Amino acid sequence: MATGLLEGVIANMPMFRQVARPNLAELARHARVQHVRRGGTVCRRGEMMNCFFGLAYGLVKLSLRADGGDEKVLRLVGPGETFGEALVFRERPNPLDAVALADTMLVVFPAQAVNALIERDPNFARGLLSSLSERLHNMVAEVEASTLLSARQRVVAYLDSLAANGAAGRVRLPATKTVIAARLGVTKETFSRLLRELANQGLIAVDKRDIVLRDRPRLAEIAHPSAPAALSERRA
Amino acid sequence: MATGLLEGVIANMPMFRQVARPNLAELARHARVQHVRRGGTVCRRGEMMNCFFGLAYGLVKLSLRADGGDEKVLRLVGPGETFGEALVFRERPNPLDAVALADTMLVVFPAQAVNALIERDPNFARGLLSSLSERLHNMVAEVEASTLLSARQRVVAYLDSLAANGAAGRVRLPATKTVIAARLGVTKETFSRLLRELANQGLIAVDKRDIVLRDRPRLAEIAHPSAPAALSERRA
DNA sequence: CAATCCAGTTGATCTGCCTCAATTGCAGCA
DNA sequence: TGCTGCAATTGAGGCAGATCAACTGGATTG
Repeated sequence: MATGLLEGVIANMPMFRQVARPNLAELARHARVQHVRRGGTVCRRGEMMNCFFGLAYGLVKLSLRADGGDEKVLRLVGPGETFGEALVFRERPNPLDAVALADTMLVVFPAQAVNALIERDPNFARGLLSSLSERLHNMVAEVEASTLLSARQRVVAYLDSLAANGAAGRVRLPATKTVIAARLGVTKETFSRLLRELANQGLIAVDKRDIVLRDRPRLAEIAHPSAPAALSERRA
Repeated sequence: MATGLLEGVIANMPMFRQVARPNLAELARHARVQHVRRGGTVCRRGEMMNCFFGLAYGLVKLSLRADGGDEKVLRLVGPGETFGEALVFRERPNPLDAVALADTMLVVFPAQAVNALIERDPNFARGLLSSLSERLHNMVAEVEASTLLSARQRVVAYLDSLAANGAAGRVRLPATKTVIAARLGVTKETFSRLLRELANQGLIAVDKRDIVLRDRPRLAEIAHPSAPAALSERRA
């Protein structure tokens, strides 16, 4: 029952939550599995794609590269997440590079099967719409961060967002500091200096990829300087 | 036949191209018209929305604002375009401000009607998916511009993109230079200086909001420095 | 037709972050 | 166990673009 296994993997991806089981089985029949080793390329900028991907396990880096060698990481895709949906609905070349940062198992959904399922199950269409909408929100947040926030604010906001997902104030960077720096739109040197500075101020403690957030309130104040803190002088 | 008029307006919006006429009529029955004067607010960041918008005529600025007063314009929405789709499919507060830069007529599509139509017409769902996908591509391009390109490259690429839409090398800025500067993620001072510099080099000619692109090839070379030009020295 | 306001320009200065360069530490491997 | 290579750190210096400030010109208004 190999098909049943694939169906289970697909059923666990949040974007397919609302899809009726028989339809999932049908989708699974048309889906392919693809394994990519650490360091391997999933797809390259400029290629025409007619499929999108779901991630069973592993880690994939989606990034843009400048000719100068500079790299901007847009997203790190983890298990259960999908990417490349937008390529199915626009006849445009893929705008980003996708590279596996760990041994990875992908599920490949061909455009044809996707379109057929849209025809049959409005909940699948809604799942896609929801997925794309979330992606769009994230990109808006990304633009906001990279144009309106300082490097320090981006670093702190990122650490905070990692903690929100996990337990209390203990986070682990999902990739090397060099990759995270590219994710945050700073050089690795600047990233290193900022982490050190935050550590010196007692706000965080860094041990390789593990970081303890020692003072969430003050960190939040750095990331979102909405109110000028509580205790600064108020008189003229 | 007021309903018929609204239906016609809707039918002219590209995202509804593939929708069957009876379904459009049904959608029109549930849509509202909203007029906003120049300077008026369509919606504010933080509000919960349960609708999206189409633009019959006018101009709407979608922007982010930093507490420091800084503003980043994400998009200028023109006639026939839609915005806010993503808010219908995610229960999240609206991330941006929308302000009319000219007297504007909007068509408001309530979430309920949208969801009903998705149920009935897969082509409508595809129209939405296509629209969101394009938006996502544009945002990727936006991130690329703001993180990987210099201010000069962004300005030139923007002018070039305006020309692509219109005729030859004659473009008109769709808003004040201050707004365009915020669109490009630079201060108005820097924008002014860059335009002057390009003009001094004979690459463009500026007359208020009208700009003539005098040397498209060299401008393209500035925007996309893929090859280091043709004539630079090649010997060591 | 002054008064006001806002868009735009221009100059002088400042600075956050990048660039370049050198060094350390650790992991994989012969 | 030493070699090789990549991740990370740290220092010194430079620059693109922001900031601050002053001024111009056109449009609106009482």
